[in-house]
Amino acid sequence: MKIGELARQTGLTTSKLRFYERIGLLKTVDRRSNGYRTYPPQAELILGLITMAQRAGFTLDEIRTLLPADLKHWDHDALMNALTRKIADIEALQARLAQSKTHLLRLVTDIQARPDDMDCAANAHRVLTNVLMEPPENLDVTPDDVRLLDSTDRRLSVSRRRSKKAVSP
Amino acid sequence: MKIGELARQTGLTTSKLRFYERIGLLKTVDRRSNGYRTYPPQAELILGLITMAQRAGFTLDEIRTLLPADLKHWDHDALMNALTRKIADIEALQARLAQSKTHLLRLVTDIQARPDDMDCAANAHRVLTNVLMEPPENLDVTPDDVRLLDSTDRRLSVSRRRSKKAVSP
DNA sequence: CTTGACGTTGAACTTATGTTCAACGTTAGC
DNA sequence: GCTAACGTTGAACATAAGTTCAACGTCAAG
Repeated sequence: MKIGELARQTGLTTSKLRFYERIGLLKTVDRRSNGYRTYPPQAELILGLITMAQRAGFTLDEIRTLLPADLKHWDHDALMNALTRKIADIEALQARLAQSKTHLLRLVTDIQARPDDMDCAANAHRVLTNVLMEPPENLDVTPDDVRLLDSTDRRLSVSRRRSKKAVSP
Repeated sequence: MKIGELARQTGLTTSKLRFYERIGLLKTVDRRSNGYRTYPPQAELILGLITMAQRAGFTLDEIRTLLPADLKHWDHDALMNALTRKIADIEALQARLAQSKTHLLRLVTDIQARPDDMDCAANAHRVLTNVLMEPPENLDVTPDDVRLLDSTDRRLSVSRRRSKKAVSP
């Protein structure tokens, strides 16, 4: 299978496939005499796994260390370890999200609770002091890095926030 | 207040303070005749706000557009809008996290459920086909960009999902 | 033989949030 | 006047996961 076809089959871009190979994530690739890459059918399956793992929150680096050369021989312990760690990460993250959400909701209601006899500036001050009085919210369980990417992150034609190139005086 | 003292007061690094200034986020800074930056006491408060907003999931860019020059005059509508959007983003993220977690837990139990009479390779195959048979899990609620940073700057990120250009099957 | 689709490469670019560094200037204390 | 601590700058580096580009090679059809 040539790269274009594999891309079509998996829904990935060819640049992604080449990138995965470059970082040592996708090793099942050979070369034809003309230099073209050629993939075994198994590659499709492996890429499916990679995509899934990524959706589940694994980094490519993690996936690389977990993926065995032979899909029949996994490092059972390392895998279970990684899975349970990832689950713990997610739980920690869930806790943080819940807290952020609570915090934001509190802020919203607080802003809306402006007494009728208070002007905006005073209300701003009231809300501000309320907000800043909140404790540091020590969510000490700082898990490792969790990164969840969704499946199709193509950013062509998306109106992207342009980062402005820092003002130079 | 000189930069070192502000850093001490806020717990931020001086490089961070200079960076915030560079990207136009922290504007309350003057210069002494010797070139040294000097900050009003208000800067402490602003930085507290920035830090909080960041913890709540706002990017520096978002914070920059929301933060008024004068803390007494906020753009009420823009603020409420941003807050409610951010809450929605968090909820979408929570849904995705819950799903990922479920998925991982299922995988763990599935791996552990190896029949005694099955060898590892066969079990690997069994689990693998199970995993790959799972549907694409279409979490269609596509929020805008959500980026949550925790206090120590590790991040969870969800990137924007755009239907890719693609390739008809 | 030409054209278009497909393939190859390495390097540079992207995003967001900073840090680090070298080279240099200022200030306070002794 | 020396030294340490602090300040300044611009540029480069770091991360993760790719994309984009230019310049070039290959192949199948007409």
